[in-house]
Amino acid sequence: MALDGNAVRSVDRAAALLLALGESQGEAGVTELARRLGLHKSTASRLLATLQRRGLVEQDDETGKYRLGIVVIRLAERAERTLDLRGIALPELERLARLTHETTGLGVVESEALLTVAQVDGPNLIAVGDWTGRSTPLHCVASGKVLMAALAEREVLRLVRRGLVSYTERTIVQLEPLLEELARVRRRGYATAIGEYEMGLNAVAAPVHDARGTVIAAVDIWGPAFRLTPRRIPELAVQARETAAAISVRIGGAAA
Amino acid sequence: MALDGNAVRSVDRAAALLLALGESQGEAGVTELARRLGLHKSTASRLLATLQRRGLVEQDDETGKYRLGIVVIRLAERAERTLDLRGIALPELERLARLTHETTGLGVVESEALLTVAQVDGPNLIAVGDWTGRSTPLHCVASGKVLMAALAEREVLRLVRRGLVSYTERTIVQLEPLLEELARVRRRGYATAIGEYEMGLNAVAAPVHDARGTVIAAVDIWGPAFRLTPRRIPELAVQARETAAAISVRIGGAAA
DNA sequence: ACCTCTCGTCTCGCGTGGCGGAACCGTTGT
DNA sequence: ACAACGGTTCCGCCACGCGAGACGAGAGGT
Repeated sequence: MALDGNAVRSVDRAAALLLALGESQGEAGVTELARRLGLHKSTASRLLATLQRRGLVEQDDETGKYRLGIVVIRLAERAERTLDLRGIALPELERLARLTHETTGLGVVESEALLTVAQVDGPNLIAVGDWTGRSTPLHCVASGKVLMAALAEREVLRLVRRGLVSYTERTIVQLEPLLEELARVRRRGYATAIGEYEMGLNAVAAPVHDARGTVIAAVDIWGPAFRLTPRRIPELAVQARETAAAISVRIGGAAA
Repeated sequence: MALDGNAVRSVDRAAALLLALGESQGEAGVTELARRLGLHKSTASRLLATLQRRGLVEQDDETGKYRLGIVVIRLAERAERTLDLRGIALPELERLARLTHETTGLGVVESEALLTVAQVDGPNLIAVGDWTGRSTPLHCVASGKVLMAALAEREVLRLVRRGLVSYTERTIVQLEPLLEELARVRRRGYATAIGEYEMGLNAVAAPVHDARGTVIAAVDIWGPAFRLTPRRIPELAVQARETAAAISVRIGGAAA
């Protein structure tokens, strides 16, 4: 076998066809694909027909050429939830924690709340507890506001209508101030939270983008107010954005 | 062979594994997948290893279970551009044109402008010309505003800073009014344009969503002001939204 | 309208590559 | 320590996929 030991040849070829179809934008013909991969055109035709049966590729009725199928898109949607975001993000979060000496984390939206999927504690031994796997409301934490700022406005309205719990006197619970805050987050590219969930607890967060520019997660830095002072926030915001961008790149996304 | 005549067995099985991995959210084990598809576990293992080689699936280092890989996501991004949006949308646009007796169209964002990818003229023979393949600025047409409303705010700021051309006295060229208009579009789920590009030309538009809820295109209805009167707009907006939702469903998206 | 060039699919016999039984590890749980 | 379980690897047999070539359908040139 041309490739390493234990690959199934036909499957490997089929996968190569799939990838080649992805690279050639638009459609591609059997003959062209076969030539590009060094296959016999009858082989390519047979493999493509098999993929088509499962909807991974589709064929243009008029030209007979092939293109990627809809189910690829549906698969990708599943893949994103499944993807090992945690494993990819951890090294970057560790770097960020070392750099800032604070606790860093990564969160995603899960059933209308912020789910922390990874956390790295800073060297300062102020116990903060492990939030991995736990959920908090979106409106009162920095990462939550980053993710909320990427939702459709209709979603935000729905959440507000359902009621926002007030945790401290600084928690934003009214619609108008919240919309203004989210607009500010979008404009600046990062969010802050100054004692909005718990007095004395501050945070900064920045968005992680996928290949299409959609926000899929948020990187945050948080710590006690006496260390994470307002004057440090601009600097921390830059670092959070850099880390978020690095993670974006590693999952195949645009850093934008 | 169990399936129809001319499929490549191993490829078909590999494709089935891929789909099965998509259906089981999160990861899935070799044994479980093999049982679900009626395969021998050694076969499943071999096929999965082959898919992994191409990055279509990845394997968790700790548990040994498999999940969908990153390249699926990258493929899907290509697939969306490749996808036969036009072919899928056309029948729906035709229905809409028959229903409303107006001209209907479908547009996407292409290099920061609105690209019309499909158009169906209504039965009323007021010549409007074929816009297929042509581009217009985003800020002054209904579909453009729908698509703009889905952009990151930073993008909108960049466009405004670059300058918005004023075509009529109704064209929105200032930042603040534009942001308010886009917020209105998001809230209502549709956009209008009343003589903002050309006096006497009105339009309504609604967003088409993909599987992840991201806005990828806009359906519009447009016509001369004397027919497309303000009082007809609510009714047309509903129809535009229904058509957009129908297209969303047909490309595997959520109607939301 | 003709021929010709190209492209995708189908047929078919050959021989190799994939299948599945079973053995082999590494982990987990009791 | 043992058993149970899940993923990988080995190996021999035979079916299954491969590739040469034929076939039919368009497209385009003269």
